[in-house]
Formats: sequence, structure tokens, C-alpha cells
Amino acid sequence: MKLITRDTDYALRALCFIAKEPKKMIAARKLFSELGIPYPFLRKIMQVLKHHGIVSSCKGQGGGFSLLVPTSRLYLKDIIRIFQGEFSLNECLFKKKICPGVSSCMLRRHILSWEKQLKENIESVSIESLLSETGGSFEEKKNN
Amino acid sequence: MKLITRDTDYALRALCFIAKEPKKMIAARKLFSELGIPYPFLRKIMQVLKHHGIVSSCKGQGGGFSLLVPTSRLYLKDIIRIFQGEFSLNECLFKKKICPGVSSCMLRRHILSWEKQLKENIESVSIESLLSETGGSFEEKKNN
DNA sequence: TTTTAATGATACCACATTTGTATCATTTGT
DNA sequence: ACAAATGATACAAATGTGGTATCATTAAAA
Repeated sequence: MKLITRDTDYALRALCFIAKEPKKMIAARKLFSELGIPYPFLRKIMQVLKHHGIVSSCKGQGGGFSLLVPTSRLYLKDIIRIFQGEFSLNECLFKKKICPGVSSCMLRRHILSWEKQLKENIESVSIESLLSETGGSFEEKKNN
Repeated sequence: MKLITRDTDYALRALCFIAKEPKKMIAARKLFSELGIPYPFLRKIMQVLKHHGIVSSCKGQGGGFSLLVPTSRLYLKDIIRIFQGEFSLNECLFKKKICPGVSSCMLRRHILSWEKQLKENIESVSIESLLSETGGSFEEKKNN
């Protein structure tokens, strides 16, 4: 069970990297070589972020991406929503048919409450808070 | 994002039904007609429960399944583990390569903590508690 | 003893989602 | 003109989920 899919994770890494070079344009090629994210996949992800107004872009030589939203107002939950849709623990179990079976009915109350708790947890995480926790260092790669 | 997959859900429904007829053998055919779970899929699910020692079975006419584990000691987390594997929010994001990227590293601590909380929640739910909450009624079908 | 109703074992399959790849057009700085 | 970047879009592989199909075996009942 995945809370965060690969595209969300890649997007977070890319955004963290870009966030540390404000006002500079960062090319996808640069993100690829620094972060090791598969290039075409990364391209697609950046375009999605662009369409959602998270980053701005510039074509042509010297072009790339830069943050549009300040890190303090860019939340994990936003990125999750963009790549994974509205956060929900009981997706398609209660969506179409409400209460298709007794165990669902019984569990529903529990699951909704757990979901609420998880949501509140996720709400508290911003890109800024992620960066400040690690001091913005990208040194972890050397540990492999 | 699904906390509970369909086979887990079906298994729970079947177990709740069986739990209410202790000492009787309940045939898969009966579960199918009462609960509307696709018959061959249900068969497969019951065999899995059998292999894990949750239910006993009897072949031949008049055969079927019955609970081996008392409802008070049969937990939701056990059924989830059987059908979905060990519960984990960050499956395959940190499994093979520990810390493949900085955002994962940063998020890891958070996710592990959320996972712990969710686990504790799930631990508290037994089949017995589910049954007692609804009074053991299966009447919800009439509401569709 | 034959029939019937049940499980045991196992292989297969359809579909959706995830995780990418490939291609070509367009833009922009040198 | 050329090189380096994004924009748009179609395609594809791998995996997971949800479900079928088939045949063998067992046991009760007729």
C-alpha cells in the first residue's frame, strides 16, 4: 500500500532541488543528472507541475523551470492531489455503491476516522518544512 | 489509495457471516447467495483463509467452512496481512534502495510515524468488535 | 453404488494503474 | 543557422487487482 506514488515522489525531489536555487531556471536535463530521475518521465512530471501553476517555464537555450509558489505555501498535500487525486483511504470501496456489504458498513466509520487523522498529518508538511529538516542537503546519495 | 482491497473486504464479510453460525458448516455456495460475492473469487478467498488456519473445511455434500479462531482473537490486521501483505505506507519506496532520493529521506520519518499511528488504529479492530457494532445485522442490502 | 454437492489445486485472463519511452514541433539564446 | 531547451502527444512495458475456468477429490445421500 503506497501513500506516495513515484511521480509524486519525483515531483517532490525536483521541487526541493529547484527551491534551493530561487530565481534561476533549472533545466530538466539538470534535474535528471542531479537526481537520477528518468528523463522523459521527469519531463512529463514537470509539464504537469507547470499546468498546475506550481512552476513557471522558459523554452529555448538557458531555459528550464523555476518555482512560482513560495515553499512555505507549497504543501505535500497539493502535490499528492495533483498526481494521485483527492486523498482517500477508501477509494472505490464506498464510492459507487454505498455500503455494498456489511463489513464495509462496519469498517466505514473506522476508516473515515483514520483517514481524517492521516489527512491532518499530511496537511502539516510543506516543502519548506521538508527542506529545513534536512538543512537542504542532498548528500544522501553518497550513502548508497 | 486503498486501505482495504476487495479480497480483504470479501473475506471479512464471509468471516462475519460464518461467525454468526458457530459449529455449522457454511458452504461457499451459501456465502455466494447471501453476500453476492462472485463465486469463483470467493472460493479462492476461502481456500486462502483455510491455508492460513482461519477456517476449517469439510469436503463433500453438507460440507463447507467454519471458524477455527474465536472472533475475539481474529483481528482485521490479520486479514489485511493475509491478502495484502505486511501493512506499510511506504512500500517499495524505501524497500530496495534505502533513501533513493532526498524527498524520500525527508518524508521517511513522517511516513513511518503516520504508519505507526494507523497501525495502532487497525490493531484495535477485531471481527468481534465489528459484529457487536452492527448488532450482527446484515440488513444493509435493503438500502440499495 | 451411483449421483450429487461440496472443497482442493491450479492455470488462466481482462482490465486499470503505474511507470515509464519516443517523436516531433516550437521556442530562444548564441 | 544551430543547439538547447520546453510543449504536446502517442505509445508501451510491468504490475496489481479482480475474477474465471477446469479438473480432481471427497463425502453424504439416494
